[in-house]
Amino acid sequence: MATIKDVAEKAGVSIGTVDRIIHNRGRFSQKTAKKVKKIIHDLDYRTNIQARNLSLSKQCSIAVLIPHPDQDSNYWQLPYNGMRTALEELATSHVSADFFHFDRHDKDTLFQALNMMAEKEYDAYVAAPLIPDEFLESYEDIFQSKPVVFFDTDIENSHRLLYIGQDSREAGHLAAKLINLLCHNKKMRVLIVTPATENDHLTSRILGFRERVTMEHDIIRIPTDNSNAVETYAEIKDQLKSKYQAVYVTDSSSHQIASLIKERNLNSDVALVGYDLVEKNIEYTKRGVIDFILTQRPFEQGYLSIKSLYQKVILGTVIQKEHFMPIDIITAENISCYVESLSGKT
Amino acid sequence: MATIKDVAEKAGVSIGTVDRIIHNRGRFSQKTAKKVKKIIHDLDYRTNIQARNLSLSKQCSIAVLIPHPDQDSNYWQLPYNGMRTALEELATSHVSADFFHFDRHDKDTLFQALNMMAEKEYDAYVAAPLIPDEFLESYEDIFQSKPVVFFDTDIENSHRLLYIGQDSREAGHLAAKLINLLCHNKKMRVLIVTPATENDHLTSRILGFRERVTMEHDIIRIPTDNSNAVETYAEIKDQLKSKYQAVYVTDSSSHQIASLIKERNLNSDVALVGYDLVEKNIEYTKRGVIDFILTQRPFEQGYLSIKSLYQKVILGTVIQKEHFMPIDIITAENISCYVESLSGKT
DNA sequence: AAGATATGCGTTAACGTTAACGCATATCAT
DNA sequence: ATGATATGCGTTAACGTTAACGCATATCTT
Repeated sequence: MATIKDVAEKAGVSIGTVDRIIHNRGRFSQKTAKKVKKIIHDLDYRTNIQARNLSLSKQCSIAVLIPHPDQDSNYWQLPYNGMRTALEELATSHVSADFFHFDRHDKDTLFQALNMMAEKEYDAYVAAPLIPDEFLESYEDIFQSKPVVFFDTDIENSHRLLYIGQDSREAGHLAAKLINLLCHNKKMRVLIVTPATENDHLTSRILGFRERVTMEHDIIRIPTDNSNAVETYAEIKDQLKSKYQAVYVTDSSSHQIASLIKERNLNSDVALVGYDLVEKNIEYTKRGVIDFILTQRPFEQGYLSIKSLYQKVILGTVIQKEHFMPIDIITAENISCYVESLSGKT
Repeated sequence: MATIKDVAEKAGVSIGTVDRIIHNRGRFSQKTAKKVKKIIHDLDYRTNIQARNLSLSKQCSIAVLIPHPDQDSNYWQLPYNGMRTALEELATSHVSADFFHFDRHDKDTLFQALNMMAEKEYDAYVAAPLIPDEFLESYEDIFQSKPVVFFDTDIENSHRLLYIGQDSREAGHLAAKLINLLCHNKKMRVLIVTPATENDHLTSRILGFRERVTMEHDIIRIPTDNSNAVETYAEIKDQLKSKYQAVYVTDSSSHQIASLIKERNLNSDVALVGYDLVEKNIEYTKRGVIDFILTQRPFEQGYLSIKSLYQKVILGTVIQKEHFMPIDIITAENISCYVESLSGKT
């Protein structure tokens, strides 16, 4: 691989001139520029990123704003692990991050987190803007013109650098397809179990599901304020098998339904499709109580959030505006490899 | 992030001494070693890989031995693309590769490729050892003690550095599960379509499938020497729908069956499950003619093959001996994101 | 006791890139 | 004509790490 020195020698100029031409920093004649550019092309010269980083020694401090890792059945642990892995890899490239957590059902905790975050200025931001309106209030003030990556949830017209996420409607379609397949006998109904607190993803997952499901369905909303979730589950338990042949859970809590099915010994009779490969869901999927788990690679979402900011801020790469993760279908027969690769990357 | 200079200053020694202690190159006293190691730990010093690479400027020339990219319905294009992407990323890290291709159904072409490869000595090797016995003949001579990555197919007891691949039996189990689900009416039979030329993967995929499938099944072998494949397909076409409710294709050629189904207008009546997201399969999957495609991330297999050798040879990382890829389930509802990410990587 | 070897350590060029700096000419304004 | 600015280019320190080299002492040979 040719170096800048090779180019300079072949062009009969100094590396300074070549550098100025490459970065268009002025102070060169069009004549030499043309000559140098031709040689760059001929030698297939590409700048050595390692040397570039070393020389620039750019910093990138990142503030990360996400829910507490243990919320949603420890779902947030997964992107968190992805971010930590990326930060580990990039530690010597001067990428570092501070984490700020909030309770996704409590707006006050979001404001607190935002205030704490505002105390210091960061070079870039990663956020899961689960409470969009409250986010937007502080958006201009805190995030300013710094690069911002949203993951999990997007905010339109927010001048964010990148959104990393999922196509929730497709995920709903897919769940419907699987439920349809699982229920050969379509006389009974399917129950949609979803958190009482609405959000875009859940709405889209339900919408997509309804568009494709061939069975009649009911919907039940689980209280998220810890009030009487227990009674709601008890209610579901009563109606399992007698009324419902299938259950579709729109968030990561399908293990709750799985445990009800287990209690009733209804294993193979009730079809169960849910989301997210959190620990509690893994066991039930291995045993076939949960028939299918859909995931959108949360580990990779976290990993990519950090890595993208590195590319933007340190390397100066132009990056795409959106990155949709594939929807993986996980079931007893293929879960092992997904679980193995859950913690590590590359 | 602390540098070696920081460590040296804090320990009151020179960076040379610190370096010798870190790499255990002798010429230091146990006393200073202890002090320096403590400081390294306290400061959480980690060596800057970029600077390390720059300084070492190690080379890694790789020889890659794989079938022609257009074999198996262009399947081999996929890992090939993964390798090219990795090589692109690592070009300035002094990683380069030469490619040697062979016809997977013609042993002579393998010997030719091996001979060409032997003309030059490489720092490392990547191979898809699809014809294991012939591979082993040349193994000792050519590969010697250099690091070797096998992907797609493994050879036991071969002192390879790493195997990147798939669990074919699980892939068979999974296919059986999907076929079972697709065929509510289990009165008819399922047809297993497989190439006449045996190999480990195909055998395992069939074995796994048979272990789990609940329907009666027949097997038909497609000639691979281009002799009378056309007649064999014609035979299948005659029996579609009248005799078979489902078809399981063990390699990447399910588009062949899909086109037969299309010709007969049997879309939704015949269940079709196959492997590999090659171009011809994509269109039929989008249209729902192919119900499910299973893949084992061939792009990533190629990408990781090169990247692993880089880690081993250039970075000196200790790497694992085996890497099994997840088996992805792809269907009309989730294919779009998989196709998008097919060509590019991070 | 004189030379040989071993031990412990510091210094430095090199890897490839960047960007500040300096030095000539050339062109401008007044 | 004289100073001011612009143009075109070369030189160089710095980024962090590595490994060769050199220089003292110390310990061993015979």
